[in-house]
Amino acid sequence: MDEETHEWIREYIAAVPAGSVASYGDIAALAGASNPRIVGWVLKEDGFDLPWHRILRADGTVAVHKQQEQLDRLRAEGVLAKDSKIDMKVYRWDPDSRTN
DNA sequence: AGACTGACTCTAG
DNA sequence: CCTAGAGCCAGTC
Repeated sequence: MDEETHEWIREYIAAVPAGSVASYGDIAALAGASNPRIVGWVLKEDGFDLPWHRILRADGTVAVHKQQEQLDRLRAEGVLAKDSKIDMKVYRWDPDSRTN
């Protein structure tokens, strides 16, 4: 695993604003990760400092053990989950909209 | 090196 | 809508 890619993944995840969400595939593509799984791996490694709760699967579902808690966090940020699922088409983070 | 697992994604039934 | 299978890459044993 390249440290550069590793950092990029963390940067992009950290760049996701509250009220928006992103999928593993999105982060992987943006960070240049070989596969979405790499993003999940990075989150597991250094996700403690990152808003990993804003990272969902492509379907908008949360695959973690504490999904209920994550959905609650997202709800607090303005992301309303529909039956443990998120409207990706609505809340999906648009990288082009990021105003660094 | 070989085999298993996983915070993923896609396609098919 | 839900389940099953395959592809993918990195980590661990």
